[in-house]
Amino acid sequence: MATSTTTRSEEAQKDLDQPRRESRFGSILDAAELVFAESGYDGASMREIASKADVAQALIHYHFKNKAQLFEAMVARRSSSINDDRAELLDRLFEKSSHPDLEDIVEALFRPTIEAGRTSTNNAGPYARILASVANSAGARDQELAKKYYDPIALKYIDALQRVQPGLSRADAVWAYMFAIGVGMTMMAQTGRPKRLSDGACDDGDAEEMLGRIVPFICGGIRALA
Amino acid sequence: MATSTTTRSEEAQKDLDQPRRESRFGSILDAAELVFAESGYDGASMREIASKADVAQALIHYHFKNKAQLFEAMVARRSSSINDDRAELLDRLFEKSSHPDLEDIVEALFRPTIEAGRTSTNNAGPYARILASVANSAGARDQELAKKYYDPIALKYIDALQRVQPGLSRADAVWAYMFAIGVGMTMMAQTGRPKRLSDGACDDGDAEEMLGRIVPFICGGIRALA
DNA sequence: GTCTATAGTTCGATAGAC
DNA sequence: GTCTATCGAACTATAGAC
Repeated sequence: MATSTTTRSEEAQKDLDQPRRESRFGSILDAAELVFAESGYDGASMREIASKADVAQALIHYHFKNKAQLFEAMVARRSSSINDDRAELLDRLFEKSSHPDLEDIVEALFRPTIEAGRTSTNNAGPYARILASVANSAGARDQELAKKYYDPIALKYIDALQRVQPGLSRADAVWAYMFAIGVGMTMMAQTGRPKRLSDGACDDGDAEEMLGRIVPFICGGIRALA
Repeated sequence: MATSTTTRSEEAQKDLDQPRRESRFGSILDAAELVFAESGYDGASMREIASKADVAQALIHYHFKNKAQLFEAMVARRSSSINDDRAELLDRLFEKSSHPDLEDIVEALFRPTIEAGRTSTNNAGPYARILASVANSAGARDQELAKKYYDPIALKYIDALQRVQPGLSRADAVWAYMFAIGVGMTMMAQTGRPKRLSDGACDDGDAEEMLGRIVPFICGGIRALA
């Protein structure tokens, strides 16, 4: 059987290739994520990304045109998956109760991000580092990305904060959200500083340990504003 | 008078020059601060710094050897002044009372930074932006600077937190400090995002407005940990 | 201490074959 | 879709005159 045309044989073969590689598109995004996380946007080079993805540099330009659009594509891939999860978590909390716990809302704010793109261990993945850098930058490119990919979900969370904490004015709900994100970025950045300052007792590589301390801190802070 | 030697005349002239410029050392640091704040370490170029300082590029290398040491010199200048002020504020609080208000300690944490190197208005200066970037970066250079110039004063604040909030374990005091800094970096970064998310109601360019909301938030968070 | 001029490297991006 | 080869620009840093 299957002695007909090579064309048909090639089509059948397609679906049998193990790593389902129709192109190197995804591998380039993976490599970009690693290199941008390590060196930042300006510190990263297309050469290093190409090398880590094991492709020619020209292939990156073929798929993504230039460095800026590669960076945006990498942010878009992760953020759309993460923010879908965040929105769904939020909706479920309000389906189960008309007045969910503040603690659950704050945890829903961070958990999808620390679980995105991580391999096996308990720490946040490389994308979390990129996010921390983008969030704390006033540069035009970073703030345009924040606006495009994160402002819509931010407004949903601000609404949620006001609903479970009716004493919050709109302005204070925005401040509360910004401060919560600020605390969260301390976790995403994974600088190792807590370990240094505590002689090893505090590990910001352990996302679960951090969540256990961040959530009560933020909730206490928000309740102090209301 | 003063018809003797040119040498003597030149010496007398020195002290009369209005802007007291013995060298362009300080102007280079000022320009570096502006450019690094705008573009980050890797995004900044020695050419642009030289241009903004109105000196030849080679002069920067003469005074600071290379880009990394210029960056460190800029951090060293501001941080030493800021952290002297912070330590003194902290000491005064404990001189006036054996049990100062947590609110005063948290305010002392940030006020010297937002007042450093600013020109006239109510916002934090360019150095605050650089600090936000360094604090949230896991890169080796940034963490070495954090360790060298900021870890010692951080330990003093962690001690202070434990003294005024005796329920805090050492580990939780370290977490509390890290989270407080995380919230503070939201203010230092001056991204403009609060304005975007609030239709103009929240302005992170107004440092006094932010301090008024940040201090109660952080204090509420710390009290929730103890 | 400050300059001009430039060496030497690295980078983003493109041309063109397969 | 992927490659090799390379162009042209930008960068850090240095040499050497003043």
